[in-house]
Amino acid sequence: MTSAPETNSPAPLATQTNRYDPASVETRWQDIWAEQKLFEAPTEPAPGKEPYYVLEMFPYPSGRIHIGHVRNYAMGDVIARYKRAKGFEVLHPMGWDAFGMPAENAAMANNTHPGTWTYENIATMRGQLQRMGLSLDWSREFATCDVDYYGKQQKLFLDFLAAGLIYRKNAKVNWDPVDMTVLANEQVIDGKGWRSGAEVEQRDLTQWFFKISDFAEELLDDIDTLENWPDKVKLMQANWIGKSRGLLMGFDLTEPVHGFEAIEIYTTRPDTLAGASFIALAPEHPLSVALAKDNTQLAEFNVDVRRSGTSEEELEKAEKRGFDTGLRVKHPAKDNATLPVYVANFVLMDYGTGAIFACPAHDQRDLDFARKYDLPVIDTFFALDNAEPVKNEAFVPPKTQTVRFLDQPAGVDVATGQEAVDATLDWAEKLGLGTAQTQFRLRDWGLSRQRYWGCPIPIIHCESCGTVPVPDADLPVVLPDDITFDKPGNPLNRHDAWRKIACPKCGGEAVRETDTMDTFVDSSWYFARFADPTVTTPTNVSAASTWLPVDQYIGGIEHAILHLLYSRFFARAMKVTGHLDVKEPFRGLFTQGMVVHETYKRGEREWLSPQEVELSGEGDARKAVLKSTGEDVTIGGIEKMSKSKRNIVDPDAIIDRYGADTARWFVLSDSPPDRDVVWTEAGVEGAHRFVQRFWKLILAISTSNGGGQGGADNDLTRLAHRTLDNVDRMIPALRYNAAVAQVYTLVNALEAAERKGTTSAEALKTVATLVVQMIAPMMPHLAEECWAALGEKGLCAATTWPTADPALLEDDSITLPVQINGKKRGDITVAKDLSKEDVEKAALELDFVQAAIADKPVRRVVVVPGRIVNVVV
RNA sequence: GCCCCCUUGGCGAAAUUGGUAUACGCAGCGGACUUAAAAUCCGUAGGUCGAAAGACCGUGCCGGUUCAAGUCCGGCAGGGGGCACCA
Repeated sequence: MTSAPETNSPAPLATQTNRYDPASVETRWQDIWAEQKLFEAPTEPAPGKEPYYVLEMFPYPSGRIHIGHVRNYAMGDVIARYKRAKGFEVLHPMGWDAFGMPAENAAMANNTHPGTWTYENIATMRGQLQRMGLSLDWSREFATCDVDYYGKQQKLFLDFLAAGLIYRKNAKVNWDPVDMTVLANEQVIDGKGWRSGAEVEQRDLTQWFFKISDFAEELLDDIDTLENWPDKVKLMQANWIGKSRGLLMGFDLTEPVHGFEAIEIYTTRPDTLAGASFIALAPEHPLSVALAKDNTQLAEFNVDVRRSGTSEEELEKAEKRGFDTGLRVKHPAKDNATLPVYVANFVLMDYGTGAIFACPAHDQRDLDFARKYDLPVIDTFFALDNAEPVKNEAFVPPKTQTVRFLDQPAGVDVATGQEAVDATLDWAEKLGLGTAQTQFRLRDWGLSRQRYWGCPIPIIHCESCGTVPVPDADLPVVLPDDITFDKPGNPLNRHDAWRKIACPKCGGEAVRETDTMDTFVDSSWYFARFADPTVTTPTNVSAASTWLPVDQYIGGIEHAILHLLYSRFFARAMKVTGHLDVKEPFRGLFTQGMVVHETYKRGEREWLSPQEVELSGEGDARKAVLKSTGEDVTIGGIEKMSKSKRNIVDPDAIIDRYGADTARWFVLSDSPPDRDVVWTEAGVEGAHRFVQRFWKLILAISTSNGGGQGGADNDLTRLAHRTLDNVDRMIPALRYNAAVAQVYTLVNALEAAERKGTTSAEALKTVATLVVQMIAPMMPHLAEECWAALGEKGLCAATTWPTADPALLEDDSITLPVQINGKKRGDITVAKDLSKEDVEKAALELDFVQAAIADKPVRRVVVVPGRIVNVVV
């Protein structure tokens, strides 16, 4: 993509040329909007004005804006401009999610400081966003790596800590011994660190955790209140929280060992208790650990299990492995029966109690294990007439069959599934076998990261006082600038001048916590800070309660779980600590699709950029050749734009060539906003053609001084108001592609009317003004220029949204389709308020209806007023 | 494995939520303008048959409900997404 501008002629003002020149027009209006501070919201809305908060997920300053950002921010901007025109006090801020690993990687690669790199990127990207003409309140801009922001975050940390919402515990982490750092699961590839390639170890580290699990029930229940969220996201959150009901029960050991008299297990399938054949413990289970102390083989087994990875693929392949402890427990419901106790690699310590009873007949994992270690498979308890003996596939009873619980007498048969579980839970409780318990899949959120470029955790470790919070007065704990990345690991660990500090409690020698916070923390409350980003406390509670919850939040589906769940948790935690008083941060959520592009390949490996390829043909006959040599090129899949596949389009180049409005119009047309949009050069050119065509039309209308040769045009005016009515409903529903189609139809009609010359200049101008207002949220610069050309006063961006005249929305007469036996055979035009009977009568008199009836009896005539007539013969 | 979503022309899609299927755009084709091309404009466009009028078929496939189904119900196929040794 070259970035040569289409024309070098200097800023011609509207009336001088037929050609619309975005390059000059767009910056001119941007300057005027900025001068008038049109998009800056007051701290609190003016009296009588309703607040409306539009927010797009803030970007990570990776270097340059990509086309996905353009789509995201264009969508938000349409809503912001529309709501402003509707009379709302709109808050539409922008900031930067600026901490994170890429800055450290860049620092290592380029021998620079992560901060320098980050702020340079921010400057570049701010400039790019400003070229788009977004109606953003730049006065509220901040980056999460600003001391002012993360210092406030440290205050939140301390208040959460004081409120018992943060605690410290040991946790298993992926440790890269070469880079001397912790890796996220996604950074471990085939058991090796993604950067260093070193074998990753499982290590125990003491880390800080948010007690998000305290809110599990609430976070789950309140999903129901999120009416303006996509069902898909709500479902994903619910599954992530993962509530299940089950039975907590003890299996008594035949002989006590290491102080254990029983093993407590958790099961969601108490109905399979009778099929229990062994007990399995997690390797980290306290009893496993205790036993391993005097059993080297078990100790080795435990270590070995820990070494194996936890990635999906590895788990898939991993064999079920176990270690027989030699211990036995009594079956609680069967006299004299005992079960062996194993330590098994497939049992997780952090779900339930870290111990299970296994029922091989009805659980595939248990069955695999039982076959391997030759344990009994007891499959008689579903007592189904047609049940075949379990071989190598566990039998999971279908939903409708009845099952029997244990050896209880008749009368306790129940259906399987949740009903069976609930019934057997009751039964088990009555028998005193255990207690019903609710479990959540959701785990506490570990926030410690062993990295430099993040918000320092405001804690001091003192040998005599333990962990001591940094006193409020000493906040912020500022990241030191004089650091180096010449050695692996967190540079804070070797920065003694920063690290060593007197204990705030006893004054003795102490050290700072060198871990920083997960960057998800930064993005969990920024939306609240935007309400008043200069306040000296983390939030201005009053301003935040005015603006929050965010009325419309827009971002990628990839944040459907973590970011949104963490933010929901933070809102609650901030409420507990008095920093906010809403529970749900986002009233409306919209997840937009990606911008994707076809890929092209020469040979097996060489990706080609779209600019190097020439396309021809259609359907199966589509063909691509390399422009330079004419050789055939493989057309690959349509994929997310990525550097590696070279299918990237640079927004700057598009704006240089076509202007911001064209780019905005294109990403808003065609594809529904929640679906992926395929970027095509032809599509962009089409959008640009419309810009030029529209401008030409407005010029023609604005310069015509006629009025003599034409009259009012009722059809055109009616269409304009119908379109306005539709657009007015489509924009708030974010159905931009549908709104765009509406506008096209109206513009086509307006153009036809202008050419025909039978409509008065005044009528044309009135309709043109309406169209300009309708396109203004999407193409604000063009709208502004047209607004001026049409002689309208003030700024289009500051104008009130027009209202459709209800009288013009309906015609006096309507045309109804007429069906014979459900197939359309013609239509009929009748007065709007003609009675059902009269419509039926008129329809039956139609020639084609008569012909269809012939001599057959009319069995039924269905008349749906205003909709359809169906004659059944 | 469990949970969820999607499937409409050559392509992106629309269909007022059960009431005229394919609006609008892209690509195509025919034409006008031009020495020519680009740009622009006009026309055409689901499939089959037909000179035409028109007829029949048609929203992934099979079946059902209904006067009427892209839309609702049951089954199947294909594509996509989420979760996952969660007991």
